[in-house]
Amino acid sequence: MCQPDIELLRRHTASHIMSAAVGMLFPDVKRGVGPWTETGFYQDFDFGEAEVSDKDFKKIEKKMRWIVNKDFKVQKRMLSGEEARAAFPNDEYKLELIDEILDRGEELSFYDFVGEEGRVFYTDLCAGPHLESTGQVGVFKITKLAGAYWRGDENKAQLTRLYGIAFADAEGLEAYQTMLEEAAKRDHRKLGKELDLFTFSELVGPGLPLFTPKGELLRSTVGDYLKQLKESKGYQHVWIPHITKKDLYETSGHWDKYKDDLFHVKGKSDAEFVMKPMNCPHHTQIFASKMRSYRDLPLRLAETTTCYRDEQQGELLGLSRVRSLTVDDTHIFCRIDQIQEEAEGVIDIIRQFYTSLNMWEGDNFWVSLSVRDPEKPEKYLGDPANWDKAESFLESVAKNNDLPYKRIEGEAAFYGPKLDFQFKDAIGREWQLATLQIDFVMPERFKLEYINEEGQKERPVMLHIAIAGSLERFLSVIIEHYAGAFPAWLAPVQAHVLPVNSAHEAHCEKLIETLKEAGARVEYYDSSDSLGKRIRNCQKARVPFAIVVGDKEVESGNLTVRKYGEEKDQVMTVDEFKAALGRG
RNA sequence: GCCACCUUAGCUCAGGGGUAGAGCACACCCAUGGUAAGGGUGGGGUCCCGAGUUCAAUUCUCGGAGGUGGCUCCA
Repeated sequence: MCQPDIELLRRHTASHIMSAAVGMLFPDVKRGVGPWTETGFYQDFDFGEAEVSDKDFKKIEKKMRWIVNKDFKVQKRMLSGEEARAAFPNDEYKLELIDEILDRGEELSFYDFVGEEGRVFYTDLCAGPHLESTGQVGVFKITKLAGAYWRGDENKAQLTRLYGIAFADAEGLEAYQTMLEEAAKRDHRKLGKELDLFTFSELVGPGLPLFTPKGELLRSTVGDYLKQLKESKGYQHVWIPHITKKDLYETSGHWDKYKDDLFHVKGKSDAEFVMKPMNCPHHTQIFASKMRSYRDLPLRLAETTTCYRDEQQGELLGLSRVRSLTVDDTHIFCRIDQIQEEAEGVIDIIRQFYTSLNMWEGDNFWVSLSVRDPEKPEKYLGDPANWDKAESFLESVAKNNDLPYKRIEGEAAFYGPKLDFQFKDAIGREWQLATLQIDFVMPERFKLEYINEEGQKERPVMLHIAIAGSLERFLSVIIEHYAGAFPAWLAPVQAHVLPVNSAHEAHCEKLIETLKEAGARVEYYDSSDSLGKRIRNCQKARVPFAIVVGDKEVESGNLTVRKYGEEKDQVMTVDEFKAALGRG
């Protein structure tokens, strides 16, 4: 194993220092795990009866500083199982870890903080590695406190997790904090308010966003683009109602697994209805509505439509995780030997879509090739031979297209493997947007059939595809990606027209009419504010173009255009301006 | 759902057991302004909701709702 870099060691040792400091203040504390992370470190604690909140951070940090100043040597020591158990007689978490390590046939290593005359100040079970002494840790800070289940299992005890960060010097800490502040400025929830894109109402309910006129323009611009892309590849659009009898999901197999996560609807009859949480079962009924021939395949049914899921409230987050989500869904019904070609076509659309948004860049996303967990075959429905085929189809598609993919075992859906496209938000959290899933189970459940060349009935395969994923989540990611400054083709308002004074009003009106006829989204900004203030407000609202109309423009017929973020004007003809609004 | 924190004007926030504050936004008036805040006046509040303690609660306590950071979940 290669040696982790110094920053990881710093974080890891800082985590032990925090752990030791907490022990000085809370002698009865028990400890879970305490690793480094991509940006910092954490340590899980069981505080027993003691109450701990972020008000305790200062006290803990003070003790940490004391430990750093003492410059304890950090020394590794191997213990036998017996010795290790004796060292932590009352700590059920430590004992569980010790037994587990021994079961794996590995050795038990401990790291000590050693002071003067070899006195051991603190010791913990740990695989290492660490810095040589606590004095090398540098600058640190406890950042947040959260509940975290022991071993990530919600049926087990909930521990208290303290998160921290550590840097070589104060400049490192400062740079990190500046980075967070910059990210906070791009937060889609903040920009959604500032740019007047969407809102929430306590009366409507959590996780149910309301889109304003500008937000809906943004949404429908994305939706129209997707529709156009799909139709150019032979996808046909359909429409389904938003509620269904529960019988549909009993047949699909989703009822048992998800019935508690659905919104239930009661009508006059005894039949139980639910808000649809997905579209695939409905779409199977369109496939099944008439006799299908192999000549009809692949049949590609697309629809951008809203689904409703009763997500746990603690999970909701702005537009990233909502209860009403609009999926740009496609279901392709095809033969097994058509999967690969169809999948290639899907990747084409995904690539084209994200490339035109400048998001198709290696460090901005990665692809999860989500396959079965080989240890838990019982979790997956369908013929293992088909699974093998599907997984290898997806892998070869990922390879052929040079996708930055990782094979992740255990992440497959219960009905089939998938390619999930994960994109980052402003603070590096990853969100699944595009997805391509293979499904052998649903055609079986709904007994879907087509007639093959020999006149025999055969079962199709189903592909589930989403390009943007949920439009709500997609918008959250692109709002942060562009920090609200959308390219002109996407911007809800593409230009403001500013008369220098009220004498230029009539000319502005004519200009706006001409531009609107060409499909441009332009608004008039009257002269009740000073010109300087209007320019400033256009920049604040991230409007791509501000067009200033004064005597010069009235006379020449040209446009004086101030582009968003630029400090100089550009003079152009009306036709040149129209061209600047396109997708380019 | 679980753990911690937060909730004062449309927005961003200050304040504090005894008549509620600012800036921006909004309305009206003046100014007709050539490129990142022109000037004046004014309206705006169930201090998230409910209960308790108190002579008195926006402020303290408890409960609830909503939000934030995590955990769990994610068809």
